[in-house]
This record gives sequence, C-alpha cells and structure tokens, in this order.
Amino acid sequence: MTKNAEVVRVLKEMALLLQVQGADPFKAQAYQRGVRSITSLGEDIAAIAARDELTDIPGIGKGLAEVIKDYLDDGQVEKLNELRTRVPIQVMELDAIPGVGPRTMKLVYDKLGVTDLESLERAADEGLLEDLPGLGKKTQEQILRGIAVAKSGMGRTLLADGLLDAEAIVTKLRKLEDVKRIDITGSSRRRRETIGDIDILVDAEVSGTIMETFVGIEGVADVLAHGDTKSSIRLQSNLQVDLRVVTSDSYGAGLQYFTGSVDHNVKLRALAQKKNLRLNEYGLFKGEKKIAGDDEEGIYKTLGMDWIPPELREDQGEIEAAQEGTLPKLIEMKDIRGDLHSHTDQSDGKNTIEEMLDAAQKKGYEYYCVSDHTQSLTIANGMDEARLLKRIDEIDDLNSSGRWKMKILKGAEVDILKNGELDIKDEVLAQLDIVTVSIHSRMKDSKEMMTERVCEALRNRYAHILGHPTGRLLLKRPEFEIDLQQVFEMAVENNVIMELNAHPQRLDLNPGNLRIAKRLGLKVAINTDAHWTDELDHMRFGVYQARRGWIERDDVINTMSLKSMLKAIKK
DNA sequence: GCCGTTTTCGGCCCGACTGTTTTCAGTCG
Repeated sequence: MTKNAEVVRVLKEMALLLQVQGADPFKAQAYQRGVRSITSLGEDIAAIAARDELTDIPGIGKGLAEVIKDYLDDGQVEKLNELRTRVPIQVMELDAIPGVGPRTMKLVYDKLGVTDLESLERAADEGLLEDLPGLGKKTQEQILRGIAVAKSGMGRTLLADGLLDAEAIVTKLRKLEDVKRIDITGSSRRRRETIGDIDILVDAEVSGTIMETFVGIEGVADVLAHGDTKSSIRLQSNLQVDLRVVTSDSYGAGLQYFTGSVDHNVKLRALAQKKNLRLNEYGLFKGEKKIAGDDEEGIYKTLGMDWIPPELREDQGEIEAAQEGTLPKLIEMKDIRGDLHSHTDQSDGKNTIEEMLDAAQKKGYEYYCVSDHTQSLTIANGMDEARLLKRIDEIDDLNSSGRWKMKILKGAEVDILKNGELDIKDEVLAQLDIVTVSIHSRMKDSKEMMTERVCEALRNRYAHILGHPTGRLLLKRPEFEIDLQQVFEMAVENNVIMELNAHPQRLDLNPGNLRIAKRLGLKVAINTDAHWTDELDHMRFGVYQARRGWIERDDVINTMSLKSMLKAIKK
C-alpha cells in the first residue's frame, strides 16, 4: 500500500485546522490543493520523496514538501501537532458531516466546548445549537441529519454504480418537454474510478417542472436544495445528485464548468484573466460581451487551445499539451477488437464456454481469449495440467466447429507462486496462445518479496501478460506493496504486456501508472476478466481508465488485428 | 503556502442556495 492516503489525511487535517483557526484562507487552500494533487497522483509518494522530487508535484512547494518528508520520516509532523494543541477539535470527524464547515466547528467549540461528532450530536439533541448566533432550529435539524449521514460512513461510490443511478435519472428527465439537452457532468464525466456525487446539467429556458420532477424522483431520501438553477437531492443509497439548469447559449460553458476538475478550471480561469477575459458557468466574457459559451469547443478555442477530452481534465499537463497542439488521440471503444482475459464455469465463472463465446461474438470481436484459473487457486476450482490440456483440445474443436466467426484463443490466468514460479508446467504453457500471470495469494508479502516474485514470473518465457498488477479492489482492498518501476523495467526487458483490468472494482493499473508504463514503451491489454456474460460490458470502464492514463490506440494490443497482436506478444 | 508569457511579490475562481439575516455568512462544488 502506498503512503498517499496517509499523507492526504495529514494535509487535509492541517487545512481544516488552519481554517478553524481563521488563518490566511489562501494558506489553507494551498494545503487543499496539495490534497487534490496527491489524491490523483497514481505513484507512491514515498518513491517520489526518495528521489527528492516532491516539489515537482503541482501544488507542492517547499513548505508542503517539508510536511510530507516529516511524516514519511517517522509518522510525526511537528506543525500538525502544534495546530492540534492550539485547537483540540476532531476536525476530520466533524468535516464528514455535510453542512458543517470550519466556521461552525469553531463556533460550537468556543460556545459549547464541542470537539467531536459525539459531543456535537449531544448538543444538537439537547437543542443547544439553535440559540447560537447565526444558527437556528433548521440548521440544528440539518446538522442532525448530516450526523446520520456521516455515521453511515458513506464516502465514495464506484463509477459503475454511480453511472447506473445517473443514467436512470437522465433517462427520466430527458422525457420532459422543457429539456432540450441533458448531460452527466462532474467526476462521472471525467470517468474517475470512484465518485463523491453525481452532477447533471440541463439545457432549458424554464426550469420549474424540471426541478419539481427532479426533487420528486423515485428513491429520494432528502432534498438538500431546491432553487431555479440548482437543486440537490440525496438518494436512499446516500449518493448526492446535483442538477443545474442553464440556457442554450450557456450550455457549453456549463458543461465545461461543471465537468471540472477544480484544478483544471482554476488554471483555465487564470489563463482567461491573463487574456483580460472572464470565465464562469455562463460563458467566456470580454467585459460584458459573451464571446463563447454555447459549446465547449468554442471556449477552449477562444482560450487558445484544442478541446480537451474530459478524462484528461485533472491539471496534469493537459492544458499545456492542448496549447501546444500535442494532446494524445485517446483510445476509443470502437478501437477494441478483442478481449484477452475471461473465465467460464470451468473455474469460478458462472457461464459455460459456449455462453461466453456467444456473448463475446455479439460484441463483434475478432478474437477472444478464454483464460480460466489454474490449480493453486483451489477456491476458484483452478485447472491442473490435465484439465488444461483437455481445454486446449476443446477450444481446437470449437474453433473448427465454425459456430463462431471470431478466433477463440487458448489461455489461462496462471497463478504466480510464492517463489515467483508459475503453477503450470512450461510444456503445457507452451501450448497456450496467451498466458496471463497473476498474484492471488500472499498479498501481504513485503515489497521486496512481492517485487522479486513478480519479476521472476515475468522472466518465464511463456508469460505474456501481467494480470491486475497491483491487486487492489477499490473501496475495499489497497494495492499490495510492490515496486512497479522495477516490474515495468523487467516487463520491458522480457516483452510482457501490462493488463489494464477493466473490472469497475479493479481498474488496475491506475492512470498514473499507465502514464509511466507508456513512457517506458510498455504495451497494455484492456481486459474485462469477465466471470459471466454481463461482465463483458465492463470493457467500457477499461477504455475510460485507459483514456485517463493518456493511452492511445497503438499502446493497446487488443486494438490490433489478430496477426499483429499475436506477433506483438511474442517473446 | 504556491506560483510566474504582466511575476520572486502580490495575487490566489466564483456563483448558487439556505438560513438567519434586515444585507450577509457559511457551505458547497
């Protein structure tokens, strides 16, 4: 596991404590900027610190680098301890309560001695908040509801789950007469792996009916705001959904603005200012005159750059690239010609091989690889050599049956053992078209052991693809400790392809690592790892993630023709 | 605290909604 999450926590707490103490708001903002920057880093911050390159990270200067180094040294940050001593408030705990910010924290601390969620709840229950200056009965109720939300521990949602809700709401609203255009914006449009809320933008002249429909939609637990241009609801799943309405001539500006990211927008605004322009959600203005805003392209063009795909809008160099005209031509769904990692009921999949092939054929694929687990993964009924040889014969028969137009490839997801050996003999591996090697055990091995284990596996002359390279499960299990830089270099040496596992809970590799892999010249395979037919649909999440990693068609082997692809994986 | 095609000092995105307010503060994105 990287230290990133811990460092983020430290900086976030410092930002909050600074705000509570009424420090220079721009100073607190700088800490928050650092938080966002490290959140979207993708590389282990400890590795960057070891190279002494912390200040190369956007938003990290001398001061924040010191804090990060202090923390990495011994887990202690002198500055943080001082801040905590000055105001002993559990700011992280209170910050999880929607509607409670630094000013409120300070107020209830000064007046009531409230320091944490529990004492705040007690004070609210006793009705002590409504008499405080600036608060009232409604705010007290709102805080109590917020406490309930914080207690339920609802943080972020997988993109795939959030999109399901978002697309359902969009479908419903689209039917309304007043709705001219409607789009999902925010982090969902940028295809972040996980999302904190859903943002939807509507093009309409009048908003009354739209807002009424929205706040009354099925599954609403709470209406947080209900205005003319903005409404906010919380679904029973605890996911918050924001709806904004703008008119046609501002729709592009709204799309741009609400898609974010914050850092991307801040930089665009600064650029606009330098050109004596003003950018907001209604348009790009020169004085009072709107000079762009009905579409996104016009805004970027007027600011002197190419249109930037939403997946890149993280202030990670995309604005500079757009100015120079050097943005990558990102991979698209239509470029995908096959899926190289899938399971059947022979191991832990739910469908038969025929059912999987039928479903894959419907995707229009030119080739499809069946790659069940191998013997040491007993819990998944992994195959031994004998079963694998039988499977090889079976696929030969299926290929010659003529029932499927696509080429069925013989594969396996072979387990990497403790010592880095594979759990299937070379003589059998030699008969497979594609061998994916994966870690499924001993995920708590030390970084050194894990790195050597994987590197050893990559040295095997039959290892073609490294499956889900970090083993993470989003919102559930952190990546295991591994020196990916070393692994990547070993992969280059041995011509091993890196998998981008498209499962919404894996999306492994992450964008930062994809960019590093690309820089080293590694190729990527975007695979669904489907365990039943529906999961073949996950390919789109893999493509989204690839785009976030600046990946182009030619970086991906399963965009190639069968012949080129097989040639590309050859060792 | 960060940052630089007006810069190493002096700026730092800005608008919507709510609630508690008689004109605005706090929160949010």
